[in-house]
Amino acid sequence: MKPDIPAVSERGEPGPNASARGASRERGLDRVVELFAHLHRVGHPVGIGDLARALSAPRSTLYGLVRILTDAGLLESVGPRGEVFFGKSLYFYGMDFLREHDVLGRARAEVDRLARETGETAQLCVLHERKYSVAYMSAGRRPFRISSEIGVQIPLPWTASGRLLLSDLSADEIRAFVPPEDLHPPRGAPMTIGAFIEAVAEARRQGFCITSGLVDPFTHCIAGPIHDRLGRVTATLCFVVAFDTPPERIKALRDTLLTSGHVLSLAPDREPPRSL
Amino acid sequence: MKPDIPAVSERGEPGPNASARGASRERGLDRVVELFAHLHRVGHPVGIGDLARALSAPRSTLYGLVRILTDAGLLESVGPRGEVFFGKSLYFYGMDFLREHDVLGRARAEVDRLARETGETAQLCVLHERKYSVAYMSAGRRPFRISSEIGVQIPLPWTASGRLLLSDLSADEIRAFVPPEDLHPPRGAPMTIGAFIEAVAEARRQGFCITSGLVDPFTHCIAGPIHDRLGRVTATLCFVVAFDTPPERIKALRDTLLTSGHVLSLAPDREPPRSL
DNA sequence: ACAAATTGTCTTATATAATGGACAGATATC
DNA sequence: GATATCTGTCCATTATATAAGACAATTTGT
Repeated sequence: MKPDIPAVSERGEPGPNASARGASRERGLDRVVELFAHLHRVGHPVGIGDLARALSAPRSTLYGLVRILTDAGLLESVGPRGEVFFGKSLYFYGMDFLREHDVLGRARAEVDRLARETGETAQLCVLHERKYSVAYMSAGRRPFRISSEIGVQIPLPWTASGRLLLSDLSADEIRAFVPPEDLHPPRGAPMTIGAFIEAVAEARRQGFCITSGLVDPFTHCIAGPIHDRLGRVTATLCFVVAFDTPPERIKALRDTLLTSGHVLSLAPDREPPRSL
Repeated sequence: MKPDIPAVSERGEPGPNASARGASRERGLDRVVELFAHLHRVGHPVGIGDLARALSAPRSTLYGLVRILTDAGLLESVGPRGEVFFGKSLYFYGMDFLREHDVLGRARAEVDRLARETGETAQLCVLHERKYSVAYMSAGRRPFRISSEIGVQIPLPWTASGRLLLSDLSADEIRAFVPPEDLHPPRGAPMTIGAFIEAVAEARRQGFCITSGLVDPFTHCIAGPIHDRLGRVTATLCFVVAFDTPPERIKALRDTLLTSGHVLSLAPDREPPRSL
């Protein structure tokens, strides 16, 4: 590949004069955090050399860290080239997370049911790392070329669910929360933060949100909220439907969504009072 | 506080000779690995103080590490007391693992189908950390008080699946792999390693395995293998059925399992040749 | 066939992360 | 209400993990 790559402008804070000699040392755990984030972005196994380049970390350091992580089952080594990817332990930890949040588990089942019974693509969405994130998805019957696999992250202003997920934030909080660059939709003119804040407010008033052709020009996105016991929006259910879906069908799907969301909202998140 | 869990006798190695001087310093990442393992064992949120005690780590160190991990979404803080547990990022990484191993995903769906169509409790089991581990489970219709939640780990010799999962190891490898203390079943006389090796060999010959009352005195365990393209056993499907299940029903369930396992074994684990 | 790039392992130095302890504010316990 | 036990933050010290480079064994490209 590229033999050199000047480490694109020394990410992080190199310190104004740190250039003197050796780049600053980084904590192993911080590198691991970045490593995980990178694997998640890339979405497939990565060689250690490539990892070192991508994280601008010394190879010798990465070999050590990867050894520890693979021994722990947090990473696994695949292929003859020794590429690494998320390991079995992370699967189990993810299942632990799911068990602790049983709303999520029930919502996943509901997404499957919605997709099966309506034939449309249904999703469960949550807020993660200041982005709209697909927590679960069940493909509909139509052959859709959807970009919405589980784990995909999309700027909040591009989505209907994003408006609902920010319902509980004040205008100032939204301003501080949404990265400015996220206001530019993939195609079309950028949106002002003020307009987006107003859109969030309207989504809250209505209790649902429908957008057209925002992330994909040929789809509508229909979203409804799931609340926790305190009434805050913790997740959304949504349908992604073809652009030519008739209005009354969209209304019907919306109502289906609202019903499902309401049912999911009722059940307590876990054993109510924490007995002990 | 919680006098629960006998702490499994000080796992890990404190260092072959570390006893000599004051407790040696430990790498942050190593502590995190232990932290994750501990949370998984305990299975519910744990306060930082308790964590420090359980891992015999300094509190000040843990506060630092937990801060980093929660900022990264690997842990999350719940409750007014600030207990921590696995965070959303781990859920997403777990989903990434699942996507990378689509056999697992298909096997999960199959377990659901088996449980639905037979009414029995079905499981998907894998080898993890030298233990038999429940990777997925779908409860049957009978009201079972099963201890087999997802993530539960059981000594290999206590299970039918354990015998299949070790099919590809030589006698010596098995001897080295199975912790000696795992040979003691929960009730009844301990098994010799030799007897267990023979049981593994027989499971391989038969292509399935049925055990009675091993982990639970009132159940049978019926297990069948899932192979990878090289013929190695990568996972098992199994039914957990009541002790009074008639023999012919058990045979039928076994055949169902073998068929499912065979179908799952056929499909390639991912895109075959890695096009590049 | 050679040359160029890559992988994985080692070794040394030094920047720094882990540590233990002190601390104030909260909670629980008596 | 007094006492004990918690939680969370901050500091100075020092053991050590990170970084950098050299190395042989591969793999890759021409």
